[in-house]
Amino acid sequence: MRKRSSKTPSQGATIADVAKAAEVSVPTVSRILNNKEYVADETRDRVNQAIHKLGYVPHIQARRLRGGESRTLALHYPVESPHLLSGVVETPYITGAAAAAAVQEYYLNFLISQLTPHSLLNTYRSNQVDGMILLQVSLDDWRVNLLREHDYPFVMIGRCRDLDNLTFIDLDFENAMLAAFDYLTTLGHREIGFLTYPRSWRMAGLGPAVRSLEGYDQALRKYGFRAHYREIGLGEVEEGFAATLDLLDENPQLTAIVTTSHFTAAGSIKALTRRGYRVPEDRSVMAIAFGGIANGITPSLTALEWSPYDVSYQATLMMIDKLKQADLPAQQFLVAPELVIRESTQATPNQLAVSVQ
Amino acid sequence: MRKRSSKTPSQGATIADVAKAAEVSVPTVSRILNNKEYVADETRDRVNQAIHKLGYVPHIQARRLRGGESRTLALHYPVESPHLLSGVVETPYITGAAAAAAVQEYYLNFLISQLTPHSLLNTYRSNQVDGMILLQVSLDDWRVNLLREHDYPFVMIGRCRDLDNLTFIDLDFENAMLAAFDYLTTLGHREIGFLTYPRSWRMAGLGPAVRSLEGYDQALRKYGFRAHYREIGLGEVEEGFAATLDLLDENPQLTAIVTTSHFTAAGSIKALTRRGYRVPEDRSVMAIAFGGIANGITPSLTALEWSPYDVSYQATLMMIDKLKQADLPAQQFLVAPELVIRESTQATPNQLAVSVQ
DNA sequence: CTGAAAGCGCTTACAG
DNA sequence: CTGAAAGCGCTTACAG
Repeated sequence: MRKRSSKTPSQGATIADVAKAAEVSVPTVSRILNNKEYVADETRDRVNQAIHKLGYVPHIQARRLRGGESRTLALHYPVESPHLLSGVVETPYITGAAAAAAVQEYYLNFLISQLTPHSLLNTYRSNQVDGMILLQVSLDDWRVNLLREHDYPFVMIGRCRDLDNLTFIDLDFENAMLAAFDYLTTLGHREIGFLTYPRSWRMAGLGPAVRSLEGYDQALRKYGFRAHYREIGLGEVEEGFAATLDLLDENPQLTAIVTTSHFTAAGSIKALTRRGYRVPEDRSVMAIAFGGIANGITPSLTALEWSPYDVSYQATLMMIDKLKQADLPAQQFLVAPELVIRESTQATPNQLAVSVQ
Repeated sequence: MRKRSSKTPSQGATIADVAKAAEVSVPTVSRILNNKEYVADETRDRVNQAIHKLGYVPHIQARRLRGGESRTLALHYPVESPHLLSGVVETPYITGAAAAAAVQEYYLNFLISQLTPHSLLNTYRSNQVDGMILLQVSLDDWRVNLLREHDYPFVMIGRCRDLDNLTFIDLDFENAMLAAFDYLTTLGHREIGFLTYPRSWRMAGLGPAVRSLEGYDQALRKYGFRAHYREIGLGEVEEGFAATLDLLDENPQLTAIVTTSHFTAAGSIKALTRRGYRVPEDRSVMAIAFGGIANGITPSLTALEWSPYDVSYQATLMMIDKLKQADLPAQQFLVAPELVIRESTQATPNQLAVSVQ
């Protein structure tokens, strides 16, 4: 009998206990556990009975140690303090990745400590994770450079500049900007304001910040419209409010505002209301963002949306595929958003006049 | 030289490699790694140099296997499908727990697979987790009963009926209901409607559903008001909208609506607006809930709020404390909410008249 | 202060 | 078809 601490009385039988009870050797039990070939049916039955009787469950840590893999993935979003993550990472990002990992019998860690190059490498070296899913990737991301150099497995939600042989899934922001303009133009809008990611994000080379503005430029050129935009903080209703007032001062003719966050859009609606406009009768507002509180806003928000759950789920499967098959060629996906028309957009009052011109 | 697969070229030195390089035995390296006593300074230096030179990092799985603990915690919310979690578990719940775990050098798993009694026990038996943090606890929760019976460590965010020797942290809903009434009464409101959790949740014995209604009753009695409430679906703006119209039909005198979710509150605002009332000038709306999209709603929502991040952080520390010290007496905390006054509440227009009566 | 030995629970060749 | 042996990387008594 092995000694058991009284702390965990229900804790359990080992493979050796099962082997003894079934009167076979340990490797035989192991084979049955892992569905290996060449086991006599009679032996299998006996062992299974013993397993059942003892309530035996394989020890995960031991299995992993032997297998040389942690079967653990990490999701990483670079941020100063864990507290800030709440405002910026939506639950579906996490649940999507966790769900995909669970299906493949992997674990998912939400990497929350401040990461240095040293600690990033140690995460792999200590066998804490087999691979990582990187969020908030910048064009020249140190994590990407480091992991690539050391040949540690990772995938990106987002993308950097040099994508050679790198696996990623990213939101197609240029496409989204064009889709927003196509839609608003159809409704008769000609003067369209844009609230986008902070300038600091663009300077840092963060994909959405860079590409949303590029997409805006392309859309303006396609339709021959003038630019009216502000780069502002994310997540803050107040900033959307202030920037919209500012935009309206610059060009009172604006009939539509496009934002890159639901919160900012809520601020735009407030600002327009403050100025005496009704949304959507007088002015339209829409967002390009992950689905979120669109329905919680009054009026509910028309948006070009991506499903963070799906994107994250997909990224996680891509990571696991790569781990299972090291020579898999890089997978690269760009996801188009879906236009969900709710209450905050409407044809301009003077659409007829405009389209007749 | 051990054989290395080319898949992970940077992967690493083991404790044996360090021992050889420093010309000491493996246990000596281990002692230094774990800051054990009795090591010659000269030896320590030599070993540390070797560690540094080889870039050695201890193998986490091996350490855990030896230590007999997984140093992993799980957060569990019972739900049919992982996809549904997104609507119901807010990010700070997860980040709070993950942050607390990280500080204590534990891992946090977000348990996302459908859990049966068998698989719940196996989670412990397989050494996948040392302890669990249970969310959405019902008065007679099978998870609690099972884990208690088998003496596996867990803590609750929420609480069941029999709390003897159980550790939990819970939201003080009764307190919150009274606080809401105290506040609204001060503003002159006398006819207060209430939208609360679904009847099915109450029938299932879920704490907030049961206790919010009890709190409502207490508050009504305290002030001698009449009951006007509906038990409706969570998270759906539409349901809040419909239920509020319904409540207004029942009692057009209602001057305030209290809800248990921001989304429902958004629906209430829509409904009141639809009926021609201005919020907050004519009618007030407030929520009792985790902080969330309060600022995204127009007008921004007055609320009695809890911080899910803090609650989850605290619960996780409580779990780890218990793990580190098995004989620790049960810790039990009830958290009072904070009243955050935003734009959606205001004194009734006829407050003077009413208070003069 | 340091090392040889045993063992955590498992799986993978290797024999038979 | 099955078992004896070795080993994954580490730590903990036990000697010295």
